[in-house]
Amino acid sequence: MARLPRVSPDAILAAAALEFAERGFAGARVDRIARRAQVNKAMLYYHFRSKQHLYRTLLRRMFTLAAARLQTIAASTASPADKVAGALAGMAAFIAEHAPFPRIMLREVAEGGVHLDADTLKALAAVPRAFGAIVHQGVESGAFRRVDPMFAYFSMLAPLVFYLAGAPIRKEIGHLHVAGFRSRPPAEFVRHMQDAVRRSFARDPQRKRGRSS
Amino acid sequence: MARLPRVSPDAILAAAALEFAERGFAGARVDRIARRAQVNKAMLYYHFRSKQHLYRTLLRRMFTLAAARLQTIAASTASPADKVAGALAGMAAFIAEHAPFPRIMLREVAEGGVHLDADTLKALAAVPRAFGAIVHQGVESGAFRRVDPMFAYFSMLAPLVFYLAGAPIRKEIGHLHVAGFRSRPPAEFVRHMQDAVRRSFARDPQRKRGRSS
DNA sequence: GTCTATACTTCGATAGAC
DNA sequence: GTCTATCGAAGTATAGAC
Repeated sequence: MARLPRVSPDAILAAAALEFAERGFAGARVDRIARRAQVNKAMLYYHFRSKQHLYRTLLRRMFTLAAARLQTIAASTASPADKVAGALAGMAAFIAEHAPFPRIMLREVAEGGVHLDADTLKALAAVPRAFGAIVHQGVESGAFRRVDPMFAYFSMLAPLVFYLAGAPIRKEIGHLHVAGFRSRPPAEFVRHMQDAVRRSFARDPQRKRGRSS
Repeated sequence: MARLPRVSPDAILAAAALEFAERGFAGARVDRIARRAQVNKAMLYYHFRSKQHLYRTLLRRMFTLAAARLQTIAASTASPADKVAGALAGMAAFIAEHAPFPRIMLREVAEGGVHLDADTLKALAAVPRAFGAIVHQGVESGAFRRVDPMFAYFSMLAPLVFYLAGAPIRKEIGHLHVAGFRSRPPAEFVRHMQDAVRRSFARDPQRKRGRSS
């Protein structure tokens, strides 16, 4: 919409997302990002101060977009159960639009956030927070049994991120003819998770004293 | 048990595990591994041919040990439900003994296995396979509803690995005073997962036609 | 804003003495 | 088997012309 569509910065961020997802911060090569974005390397350093600054900018943006998606769902008028199912579908859709996201997320958890500044860490923290809010609503309203929202976050999002980030290595392993490694499509895994979570969050059937074995 | 307890190779592997977990393959420094293991760098290259060879040796060993733990549980005479709970506890115990494991696992999934050879990939594949076998037994025996064993693997192990690997970054975020980021101890999360999985694998209560809404 | 050429640094790996 | 010293390849970043 701007006067001249200065494609450079966005093209650089898109190329950086691919490179950082595939190789990680240390393994990523600035030359390769520049080549992928079809810009000169000096141009990259002109727009972003350093490799680290580029990385932080990219991650802040990604985490903010992902959290926004979840916040929209949290603020909707749907039932808690539908919000939880919607959160899983929403994150799967977000990843379909931003393919490098899950691998970057996995890497950053493993890194322990060492390359991130406070702002970027806060942007990252907004993702589990938005998710936890949805679960918290469901527990407070009595729709779910008492589950810890942060625990629920890990038990729902981790499988999704893991499964979608794991497509390349499953493909590698598949080449070795290892039994049971046909990779089923993401949509089927999302349905599995929706089903699993619905069952796992459901309140216990009411007994006389509400106490099970 | 050997004549002279040549500590070098094992010390190098232990130091490498820490370094690769913290920094990844590309970020790891051979000098740092040697210093951590208190051996000369040339000695490291004498025992292991290269950084890549050291990495593959380490991962092959780790994956093989983890898979063996699961295979033992799979071969036991416990009920499927107990095996599943035991697999979660067993993996948590394995990670307690091998702290670098979850971060390395996360990184390798994100890497897509690019640094691994066929043997190491097969060792990695043995982990989900052993896990899938346990779930498969439960489904076949009628103890569980029909769940895809590989899907079940991702929905159970990913949260555990993610949660345990995520301790450092949660600590970082906690320093920023972000709400809801007190990190609860691993044992509590294991219980949460055991509970969640038990509910999620349970067969539907028998209705007249076995068909729900 | 854009490019070329290059300075400076780090790192994996080895040669060669003991 | 063990160590010191160092080579050569990459890799981040910038200077300076246009």
